[in-house]
Amino acid sequence: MELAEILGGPIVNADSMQVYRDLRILTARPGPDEETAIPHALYGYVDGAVSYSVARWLSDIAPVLRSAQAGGATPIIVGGTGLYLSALLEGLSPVPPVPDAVRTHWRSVHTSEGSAALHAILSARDPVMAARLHPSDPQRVMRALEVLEATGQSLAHWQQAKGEPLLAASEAQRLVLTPERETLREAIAARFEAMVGVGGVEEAAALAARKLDPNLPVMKAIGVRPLAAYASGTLNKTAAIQQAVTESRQYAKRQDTWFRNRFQAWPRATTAAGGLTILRSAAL
RNA sequence: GCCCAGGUAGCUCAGUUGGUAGAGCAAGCGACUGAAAAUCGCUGUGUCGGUGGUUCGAUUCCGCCCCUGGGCA
Repeated sequence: MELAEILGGPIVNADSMQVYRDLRILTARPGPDEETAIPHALYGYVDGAVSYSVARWLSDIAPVLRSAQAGGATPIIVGGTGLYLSALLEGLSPVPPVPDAVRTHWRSVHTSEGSAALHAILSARDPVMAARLHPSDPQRVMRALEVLEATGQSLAHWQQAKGEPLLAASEAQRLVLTPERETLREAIAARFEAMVGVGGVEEAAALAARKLDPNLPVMKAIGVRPLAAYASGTLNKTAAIQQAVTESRQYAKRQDTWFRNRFQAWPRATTAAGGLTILRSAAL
């Protein structure tokens, strides 16, 4: 917010879960006060019934960046989804879209036959991808199968072609905020308690009441399952909170791994104030 | 006070016909191209409650003690 006031640019979401309308509290989305003070983009504008994706995010952020540039404003892109940031700055290979029917088919094969069988099918049809993928990783195996079926070409073929980055790394000032692990753990626990205090349970219950496909991304947002279970009486409150906090910590660990290894060149700061100092001293 | 069941990894537990032990979860590390708050891979964890005894050797068998849970008084 402070940086946005200095730069006059919009705050743009780079978080795969904050795009969903259904989850304001549980994804810690900016509130009305923030959105009134500073323009925000790509927050809370997608229905939970939609299966969002990196590709969709790239196409959504493109016009936001263009209009900011046209107006001479510097956008501040914030979020924790490493894949989205990598795709933005490194590009995404141009893989043709896969029809829903094809996607649904492979998901149902996975449900009925299991991961190993799926991988066996891939081995027969696309040995290159099969060798790259672990048999117990159904998500990637299904992706390889659906792309092969939809395009007649291996996913390996498509991924050989590097996509054009929407934003060159040289045009962007990057920054990773990396609080100490212990500080982060305490903050995670405190934040989740606070979410429950301001209606997190009701939000999870409302989403559960929609009876959407449990495999949809929104349904996998941290806290949704345990809090919905608590709301329906199948899990006690303490256990529900503990489970969500544990999942948050594990997620934070995965983010840390991504940032540490994929964003090695990015400057880092342990606090927001430190980060602001770095950004202010950069040529913006 | 007596009887019974337990005390093994951070947690819940398994196991060793006596040769110092292993699962799940948690944790740590890693991978990551249209589900990514997702989906996966790898890796430890230890005075086996304490103390004596028997034994070449005890976490394992025996005695005593301590702790926890249940029952009887």
